[in-house]
Amino acid sequence: MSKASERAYGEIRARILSGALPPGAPLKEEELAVTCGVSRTPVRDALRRLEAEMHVERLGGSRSFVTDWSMDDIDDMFILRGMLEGHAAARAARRIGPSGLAALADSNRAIAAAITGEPDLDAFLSHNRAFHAVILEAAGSERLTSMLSRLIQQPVIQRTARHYDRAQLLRSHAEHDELLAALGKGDSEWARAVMTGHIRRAFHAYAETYARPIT
Amino acid sequence: MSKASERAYGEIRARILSGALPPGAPLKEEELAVTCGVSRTPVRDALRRLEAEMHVERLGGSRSFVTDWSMDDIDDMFILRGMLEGHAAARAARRIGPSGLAALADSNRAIAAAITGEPDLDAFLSHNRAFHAVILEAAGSERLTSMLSRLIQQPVIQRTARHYDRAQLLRSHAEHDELLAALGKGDSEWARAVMTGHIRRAFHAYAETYARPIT
DNA sequence: CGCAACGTTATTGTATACAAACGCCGGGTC
DNA sequence: GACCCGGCGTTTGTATACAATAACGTTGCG
Repeated sequence: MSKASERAYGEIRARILSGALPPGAPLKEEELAVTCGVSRTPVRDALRRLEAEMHVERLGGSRSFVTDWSMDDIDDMFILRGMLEGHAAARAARRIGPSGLAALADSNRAIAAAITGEPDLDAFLSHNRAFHAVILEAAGSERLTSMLSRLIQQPVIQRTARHYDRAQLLRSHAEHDELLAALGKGDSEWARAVMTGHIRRAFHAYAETYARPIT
Repeated sequence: MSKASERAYGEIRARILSGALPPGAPLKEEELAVTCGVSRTPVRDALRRLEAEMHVERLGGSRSFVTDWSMDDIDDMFILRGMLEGHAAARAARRIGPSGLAALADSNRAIAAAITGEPDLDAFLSHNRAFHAVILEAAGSERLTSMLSRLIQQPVIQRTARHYDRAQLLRSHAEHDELLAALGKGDSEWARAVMTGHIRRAFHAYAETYARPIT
Protein backbone atom coordinates (compact mmCIF):
# COMPACT_ATOMS: atom_id res chain seq x y z
CA MET A 1 0.00 0.00 0.00
CA SER A 2 1.23 3.43 -0.59
CA LYS A 3 3.27 5.66 1.52
CA ALA A 4 1.13 7.39 4.12
CA SER A 5 -1.10 4.45 4.89
CA GLU A 6 1.83 2.10 5.27
CA ARG A 7 3.66 4.56 7.42
CA ALA A 8 0.75 5.05 9.78
CA TYR A 9 0.28 1.30 10.02
CA GLY A 10 3.91 0.59 10.80
CA GLU A 11 4.16 3.46 13.23
CA ILE A 12 1.08 2.57 15.25
CA ARG A 13 1.87 -1.11 15.21
CA ALA A 14 5.40 -0.47 16.42
CA ARG A 15 4.09 1.64 19.27
CA ILE A 16 1.68 -1.07 20.32
CA LEU A 17 4.28 -3.81 20.17
CA SER A 18 6.86 -1.74 21.99
CA GLY A 19 4.39 -0.92 24.72
CA ALA A 20 4.45 2.80 24.06
CA LEU A 21 0.74 2.37 23.55
CA PRO A 22 -0.19 0.00 26.38
CA PRO A 23 -3.17 -2.39 26.32
CA GLY A 24 -6.41 -0.55 26.87
CA ALA A 25 -5.04 2.79 25.70
CA PRO A 26 -7.51 4.81 23.62
CA LEU A 27 -6.48 5.47 20.04
CA LYS A 28 -7.57 8.87 18.86
CA GLU A 29 -7.47 9.25 15.11
CA GLU A 30 -6.63 12.93 15.10
CA GLU A 31 -3.80 12.49 17.58
CA LEU A 32 -2.31 9.56 15.69
CA ALA A 33 -2.62 11.50 12.46
CA VAL A 34 -0.54 14.32 13.89
CA THR A 35 2.13 12.13 15.44
CA CYS A 36 2.46 10.06 12.29
CA GLY A 37 2.59 13.12 10.10
CA VAL A 38 -0.29 12.05 7.88
CA SER A 39 -3.97 12.85 7.69
CA ARG A 40 -6.78 10.96 9.39
CA THR A 41 -7.71 8.97 6.30
CA PRO A 42 -4.65 6.69 6.22
CA VAL A 43 -4.80 6.45 10.02
CA ARG A 44 -8.32 5.09 9.77
CA ASP A 45 -7.07 2.60 7.20
CA ALA A 46 -4.27 1.52 9.50
CA LEU A 47 -6.65 1.12 12.42
CA ARG A 48 -8.91 -1.14 10.38
CA ARG A 49 -5.98 -3.32 9.44
CA LEU A 50 -4.77 -3.47 13.02
CA GLU A 51 -8.28 -4.31 14.10
CA ALA A 52 -8.32 -7.25 11.68
CA GLU A 53 -5.03 -8.37 13.17
CA MET A 54 -6.50 -8.06 16.64
CA HIS A 55 -4.02 -5.49 17.82
CA VAL A 56 -6.84 -3.00 18.13
CA GLU A 57 -10.42 -3.44 19.26
CA ARG A 58 -13.40 -1.19 18.93
CA LEU A 59 -15.62 -0.84 21.93
CA GLY A 60 -18.75 1.15 22.60
CA GLY A 61 -19.69 1.55 19.00
CA SER A 62 -16.75 3.25 17.49
CA ARG A 63 -13.78 4.22 19.61
CA SER A 64 -10.62 2.22 19.19
CA PHE A 65 -8.39 0.87 21.95
CA VAL A 66 -5.25 -1.21 22.10
CA THR A 67 -6.40 -4.78 22.63
CA ASP A 68 -6.17 -6.00 26.18
CA TRP A 69 -5.53 -9.72 26.62
CA SER A 70 -6.71 -11.71 29.61
CA MET A 71 -4.76 -14.77 30.74
CA ASP A 72 -7.62 -16.85 29.41
CA ASP A 73 -7.34 -15.21 26.02
CA ILE A 74 -3.65 -15.96 25.98
CA ASP A 75 -4.17 -19.60 26.89
CA ASP A 76 -6.65 -19.78 24.11
CA MET A 77 -4.34 -18.16 21.68
CA PHE A 78 -1.55 -20.61 22.37
CA ILE A 79 -3.92 -23.53 21.91
CA LEU A 80 -5.06 -22.19 18.57
CA ARG A 81 -1.52 -21.46 17.59
CA GLY A 82 -0.51 -24.99 18.51
CA MET A 83 -3.26 -26.46 16.36
CA LEU A 84 -2.56 -24.26 13.40
CA GLU A 85 1.23 -24.45 13.50
CA GLY A 86 0.98 -28.19 14.08
CA HIS A 87 -1.15 -28.43 10.98
CA ALA A 88 1.29 -26.25 9.07
CA ALA A 89 4.17 -28.51 10.09
CA ALA A 90 2.24 -31.59 8.98
CA ARG A 91 1.54 -30.05 5.59
CA ALA A 92 5.09 -28.84 5.27
CA ALA A 93 6.40 -32.35 5.92
CA ARG A 94 4.60 -33.51 2.79
CA ARG A 95 5.59 -30.60 0.59
CA ILE A 96 8.91 -29.19 1.63
CA GLY A 97 11.84 -29.61 -0.78
CA PRO A 98 15.61 -29.61 -0.41
CA SER A 99 15.88 -25.84 -0.62
CA GLY A 100 13.33 -25.41 2.14
CA LEU A 101 15.14 -27.88 4.34
CA ALA A 102 18.39 -26.07 3.67
CA ALA A 103 16.80 -22.75 4.65
CA LEU A 104 15.56 -24.28 7.89
CA ALA A 105 18.97 -25.73 8.66
CA ASP A 106 20.51 -22.30 8.05
CA SER A 107 18.02 -20.61 10.34
CA ASN A 108 18.63 -23.07 13.08
CA ARG A 109 22.39 -22.73 12.73
CA ALA A 110 21.95 -18.99 13.09
CA ILE A 111 19.85 -19.61 16.18
CA ALA A 112 22.60 -21.79 17.62
CA ALA A 113 25.09 -19.02 17.01
CA ALA A 114 22.82 -16.47 18.66
CA ILE A 115 22.52 -18.43 21.89
CA THR A 116 26.13 -19.51 22.18
CA GLY A 117 28.07 -17.53 24.74
CA GLU A 118 26.21 -14.37 25.70
CA PRO A 119 22.73 -14.89 24.17
CA ASP A 120 21.67 -12.33 21.60
CA LEU A 121 17.91 -12.33 22.06
CA ASP A 122 17.14 -10.08 19.14
CA ALA A 123 19.04 -12.36 16.79
CA PHE A 124 17.36 -15.38 18.34
CA LEU A 125 13.91 -13.90 17.84
CA SER A 126 14.58 -12.88 14.29
CA HIS A 127 15.97 -16.24 13.21
CA ASN A 128 13.23 -18.01 15.12
CA ARG A 129 10.67 -16.03 13.17
CA ALA A 130 12.44 -16.92 9.95
CA PHE A 131 12.41 -20.60 10.85
CA HIS A 132 8.69 -20.64 11.48
CA ALA A 133 8.09 -18.55 8.38
CA VAL A 134 9.83 -21.11 6.18
CA ILE A 135 7.61 -23.87 7.54
CA LEU A 136 4.51 -21.78 6.99
CA GLU A 137 5.66 -21.02 3.48
CA ALA A 138 6.27 -24.70 2.81
CA ALA A 139 2.78 -25.51 4.09
CA GLY A 140 1.54 -23.55 1.10
CA SER A 141 -1.80 -22.42 2.43
CA GLU A 142 -2.64 -18.76 2.22
CA ARG A 143 -5.50 -19.10 4.61
CA LEU A 144 -3.37 -20.78 7.20
CA THR A 145 -0.74 -18.10 6.78
CA SER A 146 -3.19 -15.28 7.18
CA MET A 147 -4.76 -16.82 10.25
CA LEU A 148 -1.49 -17.57 11.93
CA SER A 149 -0.11 -14.15 11.21
CA ARG A 150 -2.80 -12.77 13.46
CA LEU A 151 -1.59 -14.91 16.31
CA ILE A 152 2.17 -14.89 16.15
CA GLN A 153 2.60 -11.17 15.85
CA GLN A 154 0.94 -10.46 19.15
CA PRO A 155 2.96 -8.46 21.68
CA VAL A 156 2.38 -11.28 24.12
CA ILE A 157 4.22 -13.72 21.91
CA GLN A 158 7.01 -11.31 21.21
CA ARG A 159 7.58 -10.68 24.87
CA THR A 160 7.55 -14.33 25.89
CA ALA A 161 10.87 -15.25 24.41
CA ARG A 162 12.54 -12.21 25.94
CA HIS A 163 12.40 -13.96 29.28
CA TYR A 164 13.80 -17.26 28.11
CA ASP A 165 16.74 -18.46 30.13
CA ARG A 166 19.67 -20.32 28.64
CA ALA A 167 18.10 -23.76 29.15
CA GLN A 168 14.90 -22.72 27.41
CA LEU A 169 16.78 -21.30 24.47
CA LEU A 170 18.76 -24.51 24.08
CA ARG A 171 15.60 -26.56 24.40
CA SER A 172 13.92 -24.48 21.70
CA HIS A 173 16.88 -25.02 19.43
CA ALA A 174 16.82 -28.76 20.06
CA GLU A 175 13.13 -28.91 19.21
CA HIS A 176 13.81 -27.15 15.95
CA ASP A 177 16.38 -29.78 15.16
CA GLU A 178 13.88 -32.51 15.83
CA LEU A 179 11.37 -30.74 13.63
CA LEU A 180 13.97 -30.59 10.92
CA ALA A 181 14.44 -34.34 11.21
CA ALA A 182 10.71 -34.98 11.01
CA LEU A 183 10.38 -32.73 7.97
CA GLY A 184 13.39 -34.36 6.36
CA LYS A 185 11.74 -37.74 6.71
CA GLY A 186 8.47 -36.36 5.37
CA ASP A 187 6.70 -37.67 8.47
CA SER A 188 3.78 -35.32 8.88
CA GLU A 189 2.47 -36.73 12.14
CA TRP A 190 5.87 -36.58 13.74
CA ALA A 191 6.26 -32.99 12.58
CA ARG A 192 2.83 -32.11 13.93
CA ALA A 193 3.59 -33.65 17.31
CA VAL A 194 6.92 -31.90 17.68
CA MET A 195 5.51 -28.55 16.64
CA THR A 196 2.52 -28.83 18.94
CA GLY A 197 4.82 -29.67 21.83
CA HIS A 198 7.09 -26.80 20.88
CA ILE A 199 4.24 -24.32 21.13
CA ARG A 200 2.85 -25.81 24.32
CA ARG A 201 6.25 -25.49 25.94
CA ALA A 202 6.36 -21.86 24.90
CA PHE A 203 3.00 -21.36 26.55
CA HIS A 204 4.13 -22.77 29.86
CA ALA A 205 7.29 -20.71 29.71
CA TYR A 206 5.07 -17.69 29.31
CA ALA A 207 2.66 -18.72 32.05
CA GLU A 208 5.47 -19.24 34.53
CA THR A 209 7.03 -15.91 33.76
CA TYR A 210 3.83 -13.96 34.17
CA ALA A 211 2.00 -16.00 36.78
CA ARG A 212 3.74 -14.08 39.52
CA PRO A 213 4.76 -10.43 39.35
CA ILE A 214 7.77 -9.80 37.18
CA THR A 215 10.92 -9.52 39.27
CA MET B 1 -20.76 0.91 12.71
CA SER B 2 -22.88 3.69 11.52
CA LYS B 3 -25.30 3.87 8.71
CA ALA B 4 -23.50 4.37 5.42
CA SER B 5 -20.55 2.17 6.16
CA GLU B 6 -22.75 -0.67 7.37
CA ARG B 7 -24.97 -0.30 4.37
CA ALA B 8 -22.11 -0.47 1.92
CA TYR B 9 -20.70 -3.48 3.71
CA GLY B 10 -23.98 -5.37 3.72
CA GLU B 11 -24.75 -4.45 0.15
CA ILE B 12 -21.40 -5.50 -1.30
CA ARG B 13 -21.25 -8.64 0.80
CA ALA B 14 -24.72 -9.65 -0.31
CA ARG B 15 -23.76 -9.18 -3.94
CA ILE B 16 -20.69 -11.32 -3.51
CA LEU B 17 -22.55 -14.08 -1.70
CA SER B 18 -25.40 -14.05 -4.17
CA GLY B 19 -23.01 -14.26 -7.08
CA ALA B 20 -24.05 -10.93 -8.56
CA LEU B 21 -20.38 -10.08 -8.16
CA PRO B 22 -18.70 -13.28 -9.30
CA PRO B 23 -15.23 -14.44 -8.17
CA GLY B 24 -12.52 -12.46 -9.89
CA ALA B 25 -14.73 -9.48 -10.63
CA PRO B 26 -13.01 -6.12 -10.18
CA LEU B 27 -14.44 -3.90 -7.46
CA LYS B 28 -14.30 -0.24 -8.42
CA GLU B 29 -14.79 2.06 -5.48
CA GLU B 30 -16.52 4.80 -7.39
CA GLU B 31 -18.95 2.40 -9.02
CA LEU B 32 -19.82 0.70 -5.73
CA ALA B 33 -20.24 4.08 -4.09
CA VAL B 34 -22.84 5.06 -6.67
CA THR B 35 -24.77 1.80 -6.59
CA CYS B 36 -24.80 1.76 -2.79
CA GLY B 37 -25.88 5.37 -2.60
CA VAL B 38 -22.99 6.43 -0.38
CA SER B 39 -19.64 8.09 -0.94
CA ARG B 40 -16.34 6.36 -1.55
CA THR B 41 -15.18 6.65 2.05
CA PRO B 42 -17.56 4.11 3.58
CA VAL B 43 -17.07 1.90 0.52
CA ARG B 44 -13.37 1.82 1.22
CA ASP B 45 -14.13 0.90 4.82
CA ALA B 46 -16.39 -1.90 3.68
CA LEU B 47 -13.78 -3.22 1.27
CA ARG B 48 -11.19 -3.37 4.03
CA ARG B 49 -13.56 -5.34 6.22
CA LEU B 50 -14.42 -7.70 3.41
CA GLU B 51 -10.74 -8.09 2.70
CA ALA B 52 -10.15 -9.10 6.32
CA GLU B 53 -12.95 -11.63 5.93
CA MET B 54 -11.34 -12.89 2.76
CA HIS B 55 -14.28 -12.08 0.55
CA VAL B 56 -12.15 -9.56 -1.27
CA GLU B 57 -8.51 -9.65 -2.25
CA ARG B 58 -6.19 -6.94 -3.44
CA LEU B 59 -3.92 -7.71 -6.30
CA GLY B 60 -1.35 -5.72 -8.20
CA GLY B 61 -0.80 -3.22 -5.47
CA SER B 62 -4.17 -1.73 -4.92
CA ARG B 63 -7.10 -2.87 -7.00
CA SER B 64 -9.71 -5.02 -5.31
CA PHE B 65 -11.31 -8.16 -6.70
CA VAL B 66 -13.82 -10.67 -5.46
CA THR B 67 -11.79 -13.54 -4.04
CA ASP B 68 -11.47 -16.53 -6.29
CA TRP B 69 -11.17 -19.90 -4.58
CA SER B 70 -9.33 -22.83 -6.05
CA MET B 71 -10.36 -26.36 -5.18
CA ASP B 72 -7.18 -26.60 -3.16
CA ASP B 73 -8.13 -23.52 -1.18
CA ILE B 74 -11.49 -25.01 -0.47
CA ASP B 75 -10.03 -28.29 0.72
CA ASP B 76 -7.79 -26.31 2.96
CA MET B 77 -10.62 -24.26 4.27
CA PHE B 78 -12.63 -27.31 5.24
CA ILE B 79 -9.64 -28.80 7.03
CA LEU B 80 -9.14 -25.63 9.01
CA ARG B 81 -12.81 -25.41 9.71
CA GLY B 82 -12.81 -29.01 10.91
CA MET B 83 -9.98 -28.34 13.31
CA LEU B 84 -11.42 -25.15 14.65
CA GLU B 85 -15.01 -26.31 14.95
CA GLY B 86 -13.78 -29.57 16.47
CA HIS B 87 -11.92 -27.56 19.02
CA ALA B 88 -14.95 -25.41 19.65
CA ALA B 89 -17.08 -28.49 20.22
CA ALA B 90 -14.53 -29.87 22.67
CA ARG B 91 -14.49 -26.64 24.64
CA ALA B 92 -18.25 -26.40 24.52
CA ALA B 93 -18.57 -29.89 25.97
CA ARG B 94 -16.80 -28.69 29.09
CA ARG B 95 -18.64 -25.42 29.43
CA ILE B 96 -22.13 -25.70 28.05
CA GLY B 97 -25.02 -25.46 30.51
CA PRO B 98 -28.65 -26.64 30.49
CA SER B 99 -29.86 -23.56 28.66
CA GLY B 100 -27.31 -24.04 25.91
CA LEU B 101 -28.26 -27.67 25.53
CA ALA B 102 -31.90 -26.68 25.36
CA ALA B 103 -31.13 -24.15 22.64
CA LEU B 104 -29.30 -26.79 20.65
CA ALA B 105 -32.15 -29.24 21.04
CA ASP B 106 -34.56 -26.55 19.83
CA SER B 107 -32.42 -25.79 16.82
CA ASN B 108 -32.17 -29.39 15.88
CA ARG B 109 -35.92 -29.89 16.28
CA ALA B 110 -36.40 -26.95 13.93
CA ILE B 111 -33.99 -28.59 11.49
CA ALA B 112 -35.97 -31.81 11.67
CA ALA B 113 -39.13 -29.88 10.89
CA ALA B 114 -37.46 -28.13 7.95
CA ILE B 115 -36.43 -31.37 6.27
CA THR B 116 -39.61 -33.31 6.86
CA GLY B 117 -41.79 -33.57 3.80
CA GLU B 118 -40.73 -31.09 1.15
CA PRO B 119 -37.36 -29.81 2.45
CA ASP B 120 -37.17 -26.10 3.16
CA LEU B 121 -33.52 -25.40 2.49
CA ASP B 122 -33.58 -21.82 3.68
CA ALA B 123 -34.99 -22.88 7.02
CA PHE B 124 -32.49 -25.71 7.22
CA LEU B 125 -29.57 -23.37 6.58
CA SER B 126 -30.75 -20.81 9.05
CA HIS B 127 -31.32 -23.29 11.87
CA ASN B 128 -28.09 -25.05 11.02
CA ARG B 129 -26.27 -21.77 11.39
CA ALA B 130 -27.97 -21.19 14.71
CA PHE B 131 -26.97 -24.64 15.93
CA HIS B 132 -23.32 -24.06 15.16
CA ALA B 133 -23.49 -20.56 16.59
CA VAL B 134 -24.71 -21.89 19.95
CA ILE B 135 -21.76 -24.26 20.13
CA LEU B 136 -19.35 -21.50 19.24
CA GLU B 137 -20.92 -19.29 21.84
CA ALA B 138 -20.62 -22.04 24.44
CA ALA B 139 -16.96 -22.50 23.55
CA GLY B 140 -16.50 -19.00 24.91
CA SER B 141 -13.47 -17.95 22.91
CA GLU B 142 -13.60 -14.69 21.06
CA ARG B 143 -10.55 -15.52 19.02
CA LEU B 144 -12.00 -18.81 17.91
CA THR B 145 -15.24 -17.09 17.00
CA SER B 146 -13.55 -14.42 14.96
CA MET B 147 -11.42 -16.92 13.08
CA LEU B 148 -14.26 -19.26 12.34
CA SER B 149 -16.50 -16.47 11.19
CA ARG B 150 -14.07 -15.92 8.34
CA LEU B 151 -14.51 -19.47 7.22
CA ILE B 152 -18.16 -20.30 7.63
CA GLN B 153 -19.48 -17.24 5.87
CA GLN B 154 -17.80 -18.04 2.61
CA PRO B 155 -20.04 -18.31 -0.43
CA VAL B 156 -18.63 -21.75 -0.96
CA ILE B 157 -19.94 -22.98 2.36
CA GLN B 158 -23.29 -21.35 1.85
CA ARG B 159 -23.73 -22.98 -1.50
CA THR B 160 -22.72 -26.45 -0.41
CA ALA B 161 -25.81 -27.23 1.59
CA ARG B 162 -28.05 -26.03 -1.21
CA HIS B 163 -27.22 -29.18 -3.10
CA TYR B 164 -27.83 -31.57 -0.23
CA ASP B 165 -30.20 -34.38 -1.06
CA ARG B 166 -32.68 -35.80 1.41
CA ALA B 167 -30.25 -38.45 2.71
CA GLN B 168 -27.56 -35.88 3.38
CA LEU B 169 -29.96 -33.63 5.22
CA LEU B 170 -31.07 -36.50 7.44
CA ARG B 171 -27.51 -37.52 8.03
CA SER B 172 -26.61 -33.99 9.04
CA HIS B 173 -29.50 -33.93 11.45
CA ALA B 174 -28.46 -37.26 12.96
CA GLU B 175 -24.92 -35.99 13.47
CA HIS B 176 -26.28 -32.99 15.30
CA ASP B 177 -28.14 -35.34 17.58
CA GLU B 178 -25.00 -37.25 18.31
CA LEU B 179 -23.18 -34.01 19.00
CA LEU B 180 -25.94 -33.09 21.40
CA ALA B 181 -25.43 -36.38 23.21
CA ALA B 182 -21.68 -35.84 23.45
CA LEU B 183 -22.15 -32.32 24.76
CA GLY B 184 -24.78 -33.52 27.22
CA LYS B 185 -22.29 -36.02 28.63
CA GLY B 186 -19.61 -33.36 28.75
CA ASP B 187 -17.34 -35.62 26.73
CA SER B 188 -15.07 -33.21 24.89
CA GLU B 189 -13.21 -35.76 22.83
CA TRP B 190 -16.42 -37.37 21.65
CA ALA B 191 -17.76 -33.97 20.73
CA ARG B 192 -14.58 -33.12 18.85
CA ALA B 193 -14.67 -36.37 16.91
CA VAL B 194 -18.30 -36.01 15.91
CA MET B 195 -17.86 -32.41 14.87
CA THR B 196 -14.74 -33.11 12.86
CA GLY B 197 -16.52 -35.91 11.06
CA HIS B 198 -19.52 -33.67 10.48
CA ILE B 199 -17.37 -31.09 8.72
CA ARG B 200 -15.41 -33.67 6.75
CA ARG B 201 -18.66 -35.14 5.48
CA ALA B 202 -19.76 -31.70 4.39
CA PHE B 203 -16.51 -31.33 2.49
CA HIS B 204 -16.99 -34.53 0.57
CA ALA B 205 -20.57 -33.61 -0.18
CA TYR B 206 -19.22 -30.39 -1.63
CA ALA B 207 -16.44 -32.08 -3.57
CA GLU B 208 -18.84 -34.56 -5.14
CA THR B 209 -21.24 -31.84 -6.17
CA TYR B 210 -18.62 -29.68 -7.81
CA ALA B 211 -16.16 -32.28 -9.05
CA ARG B 212 -18.18 -32.62 -12.24
CA PRO B 213 -20.06 -29.80 -13.96
CA ILE B 214 -23.25 -28.82 -12.22
CA THR B 215 -26.27 -30.42 -13.87
C1' DC C 1 -27.17 15.90 48.66
C1' DG C 2 -28.12 13.11 44.68
C1' DC C 3 -29.95 12.36 40.33
C1' DA C 4 -31.33 13.71 35.94
C1' DA C 5 -31.50 16.38 31.95
C1' DC C 6 -29.44 19.52 29.12
C1' DG C 7 -25.73 21.78 26.61
C1' DT C 8 -21.06 21.76 25.41
C1' DT C 9 -17.11 19.49 23.51
C1' DA C 10 -14.36 15.95 21.94
C1' DT C 11 -14.23 12.25 18.50
C1' DT C 12 -15.69 9.71 14.83
C1' DG C 13 -18.37 9.19 10.31
C1' DT C 14 -19.15 11.01 5.64
C1' DA C 15 -18.55 13.62 1.60
C1' DT C 16 -15.84 15.91 -1.72
C1' DA C 17 -11.84 17.77 -3.95
C1' DC C 18 -7.40 17.09 -5.35
C1' DA C 19 -2.98 14.49 -6.16
C1' DA C 20 -0.45 10.58 -7.43
C1' DA C 21 0.09 6.11 -9.54
C1' DC C 22 -0.90 2.74 -12.81
C1' DG C 23 -2.26 0.91 -17.10
C1' DC C 24 -3.34 1.67 -21.83
C1' DC C 25 -3.02 3.33 -26.31
C1' DG C 26 -0.78 5.64 -30.02
C1' DG C 27 3.10 7.35 -32.34
C1' DG C 28 7.60 7.16 -33.38
C1' DT C 29 11.95 4.89 -34.32
C1' DC C 30 15.15 1.17 -35.13
C1' DG D 1 7.08 -5.09 -38.26
C1' DA D 2 8.25 -4.95 -33.47
C1' DC D 3 9.59 -2.51 -29.60
C1' DC D 4 10.05 1.44 -26.73
C1' DC D 5 8.62 5.87 -25.03
C1' DG D 6 5.43 9.36 -23.71
C1' DG D 7 0.98 11.33 -22.91
C1' DC D 8 -3.83 10.54 -21.51
C1' DG D 9 -7.47 8.47 -18.91
C1' DT D 10 -8.91 5.67 -15.23
C1' DT D 11 -8.60 4.33 -10.45
C1' DT D 12 -6.96 4.60 -6.04
C1' DG D 13 -4.64 7.35 -2.20
C1' DT D 14 -4.73 11.51 0.68
C1' DA D 15 -6.25 15.68 2.69
C1' DT D 16 -9.68 18.62 4.46
C1' DA D 17 -14.18 20.34 5.59
C1' DC D 18 -18.46 19.39 7.54
C1' DA D 19 -22.11 16.55 9.92
C1' DA D 20 -23.52 13.44 13.35
C1' DT D 21 -22.94 11.19 17.54
C1' DA D 22 -21.56 9.95 21.93
C1' DA D 23 -19.13 11.32 26.23
C1' DC D 24 -18.83 14.48 29.90
C1' DG D 25 -19.52 18.24 32.92
C1' DT D 26 -22.67 21.41 34.74
C1' DT D 27 -26.71 23.08 36.44
C1' DG D 28 -31.18 22.81 38.18
C1' DC D 29 -34.65 20.39 40.50
C1' DG D 30 -36.41 16.93 43.61
